[in-house]
Amino acid sequence: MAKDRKIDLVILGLLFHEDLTGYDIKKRIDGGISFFWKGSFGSIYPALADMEKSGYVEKRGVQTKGRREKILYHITDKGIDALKEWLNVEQAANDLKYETMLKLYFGGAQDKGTALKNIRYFEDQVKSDLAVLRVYQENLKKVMDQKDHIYYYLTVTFGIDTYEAYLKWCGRAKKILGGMEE
Amino acid sequence: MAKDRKIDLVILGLLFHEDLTGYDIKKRIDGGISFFWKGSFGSIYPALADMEKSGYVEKRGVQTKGRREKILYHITDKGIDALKEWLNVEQAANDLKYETMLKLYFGGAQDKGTALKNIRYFEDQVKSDLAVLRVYQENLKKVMDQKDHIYYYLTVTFGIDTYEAYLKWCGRAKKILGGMEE
DNA sequence: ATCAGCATGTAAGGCGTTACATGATTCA
DNA sequence: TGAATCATGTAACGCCTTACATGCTGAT
Repeated sequence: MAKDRKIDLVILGLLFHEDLTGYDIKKRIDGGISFFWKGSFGSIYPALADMEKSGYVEKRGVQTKGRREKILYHITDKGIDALKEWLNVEQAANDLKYETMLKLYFGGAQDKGTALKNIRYFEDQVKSDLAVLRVYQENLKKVMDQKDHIYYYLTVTFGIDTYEAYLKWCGRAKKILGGMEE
Repeated sequence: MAKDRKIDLVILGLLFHEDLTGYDIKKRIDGGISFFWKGSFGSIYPALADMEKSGYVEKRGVQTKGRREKILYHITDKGIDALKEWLNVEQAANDLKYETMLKLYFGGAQDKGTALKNIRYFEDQVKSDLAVLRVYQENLKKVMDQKDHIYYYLTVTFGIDTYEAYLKWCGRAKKILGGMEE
């Protein structure tokens, strides 16, 4: 398996539960984990092809019911082993890129109003993302007894907690900047 | 300037205050902004060369005092314009990759203990990063009156706030997982 | 004497995005 | 009729990391 290609593990993790098409995988990523990990078709399809060649997944039920060809992928024992091995390694790369903070850090090159504008833009984004996460969390609460849902719940909670911290910071930052003489 | 190469703006932002060598730039990134943006020599030196060619920065005082050659870069008016223009665009890409959350999301493929282990590892990392940020914040408090230090202070505060939210979440997550029957 | 820090760069290669190409079906 | 969704893939290209290459100075 590609050494540093984490999309492989995302795919294996999703296939652990059920067989999926590349298209399905994209939807699962967008719907459930996109606030902490992203993936595009251009990374998913090549990864699936590579992993099939090296035996981590296999094609199943190339169904054609009226529509175009549809390829379901199934995780193999080798794939399951790789997934479990990854989970057992404590090391995890959490790589954050906040362009908003970059702009704020260099805020001195512009006036205070520009910095405030950038904070407000960030705040709006966070608010709308947070609303989505809250709906998702409510839906999960109803099915918490189902296997694995506790893990989904924990990650969503992580998102909500951090986004709420962002909003609190936005409030404080605006106050501090607002009270500062230019 | 390269369309999507944010390192260019980081460099311009740093050069706005003072002339720096590539080596200095790396140190500034590591010391002040690495918790929300990273940069390596392999990206810094080529970016400097490109930007010099296209007139965003220029070489200044190629001093050789005993040591090897040392190239100070100076931001040009064109560079300042580019920096300000970027600051004026509200849009900002905040791209987060939490491998920890990925592992937790797929936690069902392993036992509860493995998930707990991964949370604890994350917690330890956060605690040590937080300690560094707190020291940095204390140092900034002493010089808050100096120009631009308010912006540095705000970003450090952002880091501390989010890291504290992480730690709170870790506590809750451990409790929820601990109280769950396998 | 040796290691860390200062200092600049190149090379290889991987990862990922965006855009393109193609085409069927379903719903308004 | 036309847009959205389903569905798979390729191509170009860009960004970045890691490792390598080189060599001086100062401290232990």
